[in-house]
Amino acid sequence: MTINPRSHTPVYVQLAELVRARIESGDLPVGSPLPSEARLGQEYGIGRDAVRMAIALLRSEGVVSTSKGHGSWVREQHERAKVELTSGSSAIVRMPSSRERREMDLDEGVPVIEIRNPKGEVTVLPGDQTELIRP
Amino acid sequence: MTINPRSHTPVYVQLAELVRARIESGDLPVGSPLPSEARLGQEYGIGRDAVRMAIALLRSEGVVSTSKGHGSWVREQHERAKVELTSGSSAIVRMPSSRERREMDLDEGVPVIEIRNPKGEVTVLPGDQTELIRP
DNA sequence: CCGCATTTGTACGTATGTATG
DNA sequence: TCATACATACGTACAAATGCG
Repeated sequence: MTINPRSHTPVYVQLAELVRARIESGDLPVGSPLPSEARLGQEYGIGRDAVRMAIALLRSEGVVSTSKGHGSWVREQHERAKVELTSGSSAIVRMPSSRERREMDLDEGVPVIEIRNPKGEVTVLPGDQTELIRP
Repeated sequence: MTINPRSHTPVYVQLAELVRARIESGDLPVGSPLPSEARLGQEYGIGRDAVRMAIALLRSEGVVSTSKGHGSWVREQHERAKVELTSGSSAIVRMPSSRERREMDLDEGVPVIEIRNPKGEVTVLPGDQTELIRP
C-alpha cells in the first residue's frame, strides 16, 4: 500500500489510515512502538508535517500515545473501574482543559466524566479508566 | 498582555491562554469570530505555526470551532438532552473515530458516550449534547 | 454568475530546544 | 557523552472553501 499525493484525500489522512490498518491487523500490537517520524517520512516519501499530522490524528482518537525523546506507541486500553451512578446524580462528558490533563495525567484524546450528586458536589473522573454502571 | 518568546511556556500555549482569557472575560462572547490567523500572528508578532497550534489547542478542548475559508469562532454549548441510564446498563466514554465524527457531525474535541443495555445492544451518543441521569 | 479577496488546509523546508536511553 | 526522537517555531507555496461586490 502506498500514498498518492494527488488524491483528494490528504496525505496525512492516508498515512493515518495505513498506520491504523497496521494496528488493526495486529502488525503493530498494543504497546509496540510506531516507526519514528523520520522513518515514516522516508518510507512513504512524504514530509515531516504530514507524518506529524497523521500521528496527531491517531493520538486525538486515543489510538496511540507519544512522548518526547521516546516515540509513539500503540496505546493500551486501561482497565475501567466500575463507578455507580447513584440515585439523583447526573453525568456529563467533555474534554479536559490543559491544566486538568496535566494534573490528572491524562493522555491526549482522553475525555473526562463530570458527575454531580444531589448535593451539587462535582467529581471529575478520567474517561478512559471509568465505566459508569447502574446495577 | 504580550507573549514572551523566551518563556519556558511555549508561544502557542501562551497565545491560547490569552485567547481563552478574552473569551472568559466576555470580550469574545459565544458565537463571535476570533481574529484571523494572520491577524493574530501580526498582533502578537508570532508565526503562523504558533497561531494555528494555539487555535488547535482550544479546538481540541471544545472551546472554539473552525471552518475552512470562514474562520474560527467561540463555540456555543449545546443544550444537553437528559438520558436516563436504565437499570442494568453501563456507559463508557471515548473519542470518536474520524468516520464517526463525520457521520455524527461532531465537532473536534467532542467525545461520545457508548451505552450498553442488558441485552448487549450498544447506543452511541454525542458527548456534548447528552447528560446522563439517574432519577 | 463571475471574479476577487479573505481565510483556513495541506505540505514542503529549515533551525533549534529538550527529553530519553 | 552521545545519538535518537519528538516539540517548538520560523519560513514558503499552493489548494480549497467562503462570502461579498
